[in-house]
Order: sequence, then structure tokens, then C-alpha cells
Amino acid sequence: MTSLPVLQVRAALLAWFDAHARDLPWRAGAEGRRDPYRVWVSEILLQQTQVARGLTYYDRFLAAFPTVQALAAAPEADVLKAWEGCGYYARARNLHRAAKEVAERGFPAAYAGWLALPGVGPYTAAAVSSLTLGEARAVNDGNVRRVLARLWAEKTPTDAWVQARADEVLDPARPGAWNEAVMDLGATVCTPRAPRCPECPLAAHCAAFGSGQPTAYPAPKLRAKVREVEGVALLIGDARAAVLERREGSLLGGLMGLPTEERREDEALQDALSRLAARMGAQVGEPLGTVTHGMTHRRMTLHVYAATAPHAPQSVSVSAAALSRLDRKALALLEAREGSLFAPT
DNA sequence: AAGGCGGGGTG
DNA sequence: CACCCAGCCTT
Repeated sequence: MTSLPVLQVRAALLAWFDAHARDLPWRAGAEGRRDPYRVWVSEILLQQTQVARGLTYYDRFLAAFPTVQALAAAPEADVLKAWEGCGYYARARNLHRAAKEVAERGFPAAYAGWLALPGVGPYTAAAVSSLTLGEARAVNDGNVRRVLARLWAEKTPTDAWVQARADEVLDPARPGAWNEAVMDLGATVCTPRAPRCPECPLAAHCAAFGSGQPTAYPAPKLRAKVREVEGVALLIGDARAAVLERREGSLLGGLMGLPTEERREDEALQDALSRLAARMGAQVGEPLGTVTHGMTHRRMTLHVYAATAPHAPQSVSVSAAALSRLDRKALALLEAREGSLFAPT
């Protein structure tokens, strides 16, 4: 199976990379000796997040927390505020926790030390140790999976299969550059739907290209069904200052949001609203509208009501809090109404 | 091994 | 719309 001419493949891809590498802000510094804090932050930010989007958060995050000591010393709410809108908020909380460990003990000196940090898995440990320590560790991400699946024309690559192939082709002389090269190729040439095979430095060696059906590799992953979720929320206050509660648990955990109750199975929406009003000691006012929000694995519909609550907790600044997109949409309902008071129709 | 976890880009 | 994105953690 490994009749692949590894030495030729390495030379071809690294030559292409030396000419076409993306210019990215976390790539400053000598090859294999990049700044560990910057590389680490970028890798966490880019987990399941496209580079173009990660770029919009990276500069802001580094400006807010220029060093690992600054990050470690910051309140978690500030870290989440910097992460607002980026999704997968456990990344920010784990990064913050890990920063406290690193500020105390220093940066890990090898792959295993990185892997032990919260939020750092096999991919991130391989990326950071190869890029900052020159360690020969092959990354396995979505780009690598697709590039290698096509190179070998493997339709259903398992994680172990990808890692084994990645370990074989990794250039031990330039592990950091090799890892970046495969990911750049996957992101800019060997793309999922419309690969630019004529521009690919590996086309001559690529079994999927030889088959004439490069996009058939790898086969699409099976995906979980989207769950429909419906709930009610109260807006106690206005669009600038409102009663917010901290979300606990894995879904949006750590963010703030409007007081919300999910409608239970076989429950009427009114009953969910009553539960919520009772919990907040609130009197429900007029309905403000309904917002919907998609989140990959669920589709949420939120019915928002104005409410008053004499003994409710202090309202807080809405702009200073870290909120999910769903809560931003809910608050926008009231902003639209307030605006309409001054905007004759 | 499988499912949960955000939000947006692409064809 | 389907499918994917510099994955990780929990069960």
C-alpha cells in the first residue's frame, strides 16, 4: 500500500510550501521555534474554526491578553468576552485554566506535556510541539485527513489510519513546516468540494486524482440529526441593561444570557413561561417576538417576553457581558422596538 | 465508539 | 440545502 515515493512527495510539497505558504500572524519567528503562546492561542482558536474567521479573533485576543501571564491573571468573564461569537466556549475556559498552569510552571518542553493541558488533544499537542520545539509529531486534522485520504484514495479513513499515514510521510527534517504545508494544501488547493488539482504539487502521486473523482475521497461523514428545541425567555430591563443569568453546563457554559426555560416534551409553551416567571419572581408583560438560531446539532426557537421583577437580581450591562448569538438576537427584538419609537414608519 | 459542543463559509 | 472547518471532552 505504501508504494508512495515518500521522499519525492516531501520534496514536492515543501517546495510548494516555500513558495506559497500563507502569511499568518502566528507564523512569525524561525521555523520550528515559533512563540509558544501565540501558536497555542492560534491552535485553540482554530479548532473547528476556519482560518479566515480565526484571524478576526486572534489580534483582538492577543491585544487583550498579550502574554500567558496576562491571560492567567484575567477574570474568566473577560476571556469569554474576547471569545464571544466564536463558539465552542469550553475552548476559552480550558485555555484560561491551562494558562494558569503554564504561568506557574512554564511552557511544556515536549509533546506529552502539552497533551496534559486542558483543551489540548493530540492535534494541538502535535502542532505546538512541532512548530515551537521542532519535535517530529504529525498533526491529524480535517485538512490532513482529506489530503491523505485522496493521496491513497481511501474512502473511509479511520482516525488511526490517518495518523499512521501522517506519521509515515512527515518530514522529520522539517516537521513544523511539513505540518503547515499539508494544512495549507488542504485549505487552499485540496479543498472539499472544488479541489484545484491542476495546481497541486502532489497530483502526480495522488490516487484520487488518478481515479478522476477526487471529491469522492473521503466519503462524507455521517452526521447527527438536528434537534428542534423551543424555549421562552424574559427580558427584564431594556436593551442596554437587563437581568442576565450565567449559563451552566456544557451548552454555552460560562456565557451570560436572558433568563430562559426550555419547553419540556408534551408541555405547553405557556407552562414553560409560568415556570420561568415563578423562578424569577417576575410578572410577564407583552411578547416581544420570536427568534431562531441554528447551532449545528440543534435548531433553537426562543419566544421572548418583556417582564418586570421587583425583587429580581441586579440588571447588568448588556454590552459588557459575553452572550451567545441567540441572546444577541433576542435582545435585538427590543432594540428594534425602541428604535421604532423614534423612527416614524 | 459515539455524541455533544457554535457559528459561519462554501458550492 | 448538505457538508465542512488547524478538535476535545465525556459517557
